[in-house]
Amino acid sequence: MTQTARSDHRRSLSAQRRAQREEQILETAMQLFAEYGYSDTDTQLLAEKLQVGKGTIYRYFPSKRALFLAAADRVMRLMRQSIDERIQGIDDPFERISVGIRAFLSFFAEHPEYVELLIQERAQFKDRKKPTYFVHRETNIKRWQELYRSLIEAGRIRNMSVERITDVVGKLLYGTMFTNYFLGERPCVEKQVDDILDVVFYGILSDTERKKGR
Amino acid sequence: MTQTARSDHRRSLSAQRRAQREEQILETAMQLFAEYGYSDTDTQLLAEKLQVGKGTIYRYFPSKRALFLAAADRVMRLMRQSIDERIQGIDDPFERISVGIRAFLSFFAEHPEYVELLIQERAQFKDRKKPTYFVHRETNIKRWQELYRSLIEAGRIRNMSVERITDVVGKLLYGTMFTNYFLGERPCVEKQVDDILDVVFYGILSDTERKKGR
DNA sequence: AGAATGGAACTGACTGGTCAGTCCTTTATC
DNA sequence: GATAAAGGACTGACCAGTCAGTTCCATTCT
Repeated sequence: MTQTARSDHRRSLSAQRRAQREEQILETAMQLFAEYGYSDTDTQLLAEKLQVGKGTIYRYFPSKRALFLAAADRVMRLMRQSIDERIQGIDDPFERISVGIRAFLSFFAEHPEYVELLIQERAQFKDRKKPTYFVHRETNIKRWQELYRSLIEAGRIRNMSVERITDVVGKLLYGTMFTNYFLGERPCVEKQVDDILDVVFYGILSDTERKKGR
Repeated sequence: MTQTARSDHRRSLSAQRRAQREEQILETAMQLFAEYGYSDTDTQLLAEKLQVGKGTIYRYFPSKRALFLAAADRVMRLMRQSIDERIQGIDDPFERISVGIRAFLSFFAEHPEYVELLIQERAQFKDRKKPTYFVHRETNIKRWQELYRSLIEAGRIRNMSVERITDVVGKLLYGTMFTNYFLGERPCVEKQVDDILDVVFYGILSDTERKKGR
């Protein structure tokens, strides 16, 4: 009994320590993968940055590949978390949407290295069925669709398929994230959110043309 | 004189032949790069596919890197060309825009391997100042801005910055191209164009909400 | 016409360097 | 002192790029 308890204690201590170390490795690995790209990242260099033997890394992750994929998953977890924090407690659906969009864009604007990781993932692991981003997207998108549906029911958005909306908005955000990263300038997120909401909410047609078309 | 003429003839013949061969190499290289990714593409395999010695490839391109970048440039040339053909002779600006969007999306939907190449480029050559896609984008976007400007002057689009429009539409198209490719199903381009035009032209707000907001 | 020539195009075995992953030794922990 | 963790030298696979040798072909010579 005492024996078991003690060994449990010991195990849990080392498990905690292990988790901590794992997180350290993931964080540093992510930086290196983002900086040098997957294949140009030498595990030797990673070991040196961590001030650890190369063998140690392989005690935590079975292969370079597994290490990378774990880092990519971590990014998406962090994203979800960051957005959740920002929209928590906001009730007005419009407000919720615009804060959500802002949170998404800021997250990646503040962490360009995460975008790089997503690109690296797609470039190196084409065989995987679906990129991490889209695996997470599927779960997340449902929440947004409910939001839009409630706005339609309230008569604040015109009656149209919510899939159509989330599809277009999702693609727009995805494109914006990449464009921002590729063009390299720190974007003004506020302005971008304004642009997006202005176009998507109001459309670009003039009033006269709008009447003609319907 | 005869000498020069004859040697000119020879030179132009061989130049033609050279160009032809170059094109062959680029086409096959593009397929392999798209299938295996940049670093997993062995130049040896490329040589075998071309039924050519490995050294020959290096007579046409100084390095694997240069070969790849030439292939990426080719993709963007082909894109521009394909869109130009489709919008040629169309006068109505709205029609021109919607056909242009359709042409863009079909081009990449029909050639998913081109999308893969653009991803590979970004993943492997992070040091290059700007990805090929954006280099070409800058030239192309001007034409679209003029189109939108004329529509504003004609009172068919509401008075707003044309940069704002092309920015949003450009990002939306970019995101759509990648999403289509990553999700892997052949998209129904017609439906996508409808979705995009519907949202971007009319906006998603209901009439009552629209009045409120202004 | 047919042979000879020279140089361009092509070839593919080889080299040198790189790096993921292993494994035996050393160090820490209890 | 026994066990677990960490270290880092080592190995073997891999592959871009090279280069010495070969083939091809347009032109010139006989």
